Amino acid sequence: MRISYRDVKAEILNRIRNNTWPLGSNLPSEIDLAKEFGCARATMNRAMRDLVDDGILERKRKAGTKVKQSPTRRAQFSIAVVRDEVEQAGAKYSYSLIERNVLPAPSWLCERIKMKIGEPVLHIKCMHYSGKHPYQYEDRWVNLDVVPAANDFDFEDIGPNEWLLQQVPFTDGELVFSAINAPEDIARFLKAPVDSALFSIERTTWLEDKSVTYAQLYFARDHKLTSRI
Amino acid sequence: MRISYRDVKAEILNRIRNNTWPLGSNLPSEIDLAKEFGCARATMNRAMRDLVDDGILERKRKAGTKVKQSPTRRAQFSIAVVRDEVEQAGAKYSYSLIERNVLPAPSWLCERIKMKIGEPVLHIKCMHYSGKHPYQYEDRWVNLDVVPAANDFDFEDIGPNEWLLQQVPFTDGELVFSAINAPEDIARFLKAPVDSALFSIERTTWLEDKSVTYAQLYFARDHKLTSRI
DNA sequence: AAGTGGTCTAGACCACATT
DNA sequence: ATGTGGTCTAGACCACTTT
Repeated sequence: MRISYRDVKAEILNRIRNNTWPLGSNLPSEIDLAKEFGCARATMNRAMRDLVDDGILERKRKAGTKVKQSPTRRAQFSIAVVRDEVEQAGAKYSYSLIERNVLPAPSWLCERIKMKIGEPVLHIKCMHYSGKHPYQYEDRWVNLDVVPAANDFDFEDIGPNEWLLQQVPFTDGELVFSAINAPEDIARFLKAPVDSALFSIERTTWLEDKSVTYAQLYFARDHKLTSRI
Repeated sequence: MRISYRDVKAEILNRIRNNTWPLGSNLPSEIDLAKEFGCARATMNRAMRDLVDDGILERKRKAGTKVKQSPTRRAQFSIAVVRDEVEQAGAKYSYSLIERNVLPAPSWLCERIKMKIGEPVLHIKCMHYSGKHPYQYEDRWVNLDVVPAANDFDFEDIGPNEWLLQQVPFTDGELVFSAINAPEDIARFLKAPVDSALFSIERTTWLEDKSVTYAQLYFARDHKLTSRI
């Protein structure tokens, strides 16, 4: 049977485990290893590239391939649309707009997303529910210069998260996870005690070089985010 | 110039953006697209596989390739060794053991990691510092059946996290992020007010089918975890 | 049965980093 | 200058799914 890149990966991992190639050590070159394994160079290449992607190996031209000193599998999880998140858990999703305003961008916002002070932004506060239970409180700012259509949308029935996805299919972004003591107003909406610990995600999104939106998401008490690694 | 898989990716993303291929729609087959783009099938294949990995496309044999309904870039970040985390931030790392005990596995632990009630486990509590400041409180359980060498190691100078990495180079695992109100003892070590919101990670690790360790990590107040997406 | 993606091969040339 | 990885090509066969 022919050698698959999966077989190659498995064998490389074995050799790291049994200390044939200790942490930090150098591996033979692609070409040599391909010969040894009896596969094409492309197959060996794919296996090794995969392992770089998995956080196990490091490669540099000329310098060669080595086992990372601290192999770290990369955590991977997708931040889905809230609706999907709730529905995948088997619950009924519902949404409710709290507040919608257009106003000039405050200066603190301009430090976070690339836009000029005073330019019009849409500010939205809303709630997401899982069945009857509060699921997430969302506080979002949308750059009207980049997404002018948001000016004409009322967000009464559809959340900004879902709506934006239609307008701007995908984007680059940054996620920041943290914990925060529930402020009074958010606590009320999430039906949580004031000052209880809430899991929070800040999400900044841009398209090319333009900032699209900045959102602070506060999850209901005891929410957990799980990730295979 | 020859067409690179990067060029192909970029063009595919463009066509999704400008609605040539709306969310949920089907793309032409690899072979047809390769012809249109003037590249080899392998190049088109790599581009499309990459986009699957990026969370933009879905592929199924015979059924073909389609744009995902909710494209989600996968968040990726590596959970590093605490020492590296601190040192990369330019601070001096230090470690301090709080408590080290060997005891029979309590039943709640056996529900989380695969081991039998009463089998010996090592329980460690320790602190990680960034300069003078508390950085992380760690509460860890190690399966002595899988890592018997832990029995003979005192963990006075080296944290279990770093030590385990040497013993068990890499592992599969699960991460759970959450927020918690600081209990009294942990608050004391982290120099945070009791009940202040702490960012917490639970980490479960296994090797093949054997559970290696379960750790609860509590970060200092206002700690943030950042991730490109 | 047929269409689509999944993968392997053998060869080639290029790009980069070190010497 | 040289060695190593990065990538493209053209062709082949396989594997899965749907018809």
